[in-house]
Amino acid sequence: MFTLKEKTEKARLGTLKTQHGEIQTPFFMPVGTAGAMKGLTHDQILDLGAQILLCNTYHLHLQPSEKTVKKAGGLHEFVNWDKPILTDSGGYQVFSFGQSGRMKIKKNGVEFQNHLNGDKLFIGPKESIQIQHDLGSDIIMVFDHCPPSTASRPEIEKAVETTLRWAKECKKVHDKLCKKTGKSSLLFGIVQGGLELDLREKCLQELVSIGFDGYALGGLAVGESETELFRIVKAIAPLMPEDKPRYLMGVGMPNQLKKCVGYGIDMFDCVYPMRVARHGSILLSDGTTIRIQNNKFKEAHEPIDQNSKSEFGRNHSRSYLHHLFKAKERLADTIAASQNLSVILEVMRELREE
RNA sequence: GGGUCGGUAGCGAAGUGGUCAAACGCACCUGGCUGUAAACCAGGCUCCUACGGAUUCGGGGGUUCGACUCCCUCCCGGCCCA
Repeated sequence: MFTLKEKTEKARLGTLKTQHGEIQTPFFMPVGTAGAMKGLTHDQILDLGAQILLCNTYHLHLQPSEKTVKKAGGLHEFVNWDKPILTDSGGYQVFSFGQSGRMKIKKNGVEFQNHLNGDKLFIGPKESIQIQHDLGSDIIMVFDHCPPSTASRPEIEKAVETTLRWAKECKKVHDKLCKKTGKSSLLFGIVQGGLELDLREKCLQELVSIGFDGYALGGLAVGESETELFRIVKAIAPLMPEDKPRYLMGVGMPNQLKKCVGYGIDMFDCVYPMRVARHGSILLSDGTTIRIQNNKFKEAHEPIDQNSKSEFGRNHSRSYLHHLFKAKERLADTIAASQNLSVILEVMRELREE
């Protein structure tokens, strides 16, 4: 359940109630695809101010499988995280696997060639929702068709059509499972429509008529320019139901978070800060980014980020982190991840305060 | 002293008459990553007046239209025999 506490012209402040507690909005979800944040412990994530973890249906289904997770007592129990968990449906994999032809879209779902051993794997709305229920997710995402930014209008029209058909199926299966288990996990619909505003609007309207606990903007940050991304969010976010959380999927970078909160978005997730951390790009609290492996940091003995909310960022020098990356020491990942996540979460905290 | 194998770009290591400025790996430099097939990927890495040119494969000489590749010689290293 979503409660709106305050809103300015566009930005909103609120709380989102889940089975595992409340979340202050707007917020950012660290991505722990397979049930773990790469390089950070749960405690470290919490210390930095994370309120919820995002996990992935496709990945957990493959490994270790929802069956195992269920036996463990559910995902929260399995990974030992008692805060809320949002599970992505596997719809994004339709996009990422589509880039290399490792998936085929069928009427009732998608046939993937899984990335672990190449076996065929079928996931559709029914399967995805079932898996997410088995995992015990607090916020369940519908299984959508996420096309690339390069898709033509007809392709996007088709993706919207598929997304809507599957959304209905997801809702049906979800309601049935909720009734059966007595659980009250939330189900979010996902708006597709590429860069076509009319398709976006239409998709949103249809989703609203089906009725979801929250609405997400999907199919963005998939290769289009930032200008286009902002254009869509700015136009569509205000049309999304005011009494339901609005989730911009896959975004983003500090400036994007700020801008999109201003457009009325409440929730975000993004692998970018964590991935680039592992690759040596360090986000700083002043909004800039440095490539710590660059030669110029070899003798940079000042702190990584003096104003960091991350202890690692404040207490370790750039030179040391440079060295850890060069020496391929795993501590490098932890320090970098902590620093980058702290920057993102601090941006969100400041936005809530404002 | 005799024999033998070898000396290739920062290092390791291919190439053994032309398609070689020279494979590949490492190191090094730079860039990219946005609901994670990503602790990954891409480009660069002799010099220059740079979509072209110059000089390279231990040194020198030779054979050849043409050599990193064949011959001679010198230098250096490994191993073996005295």
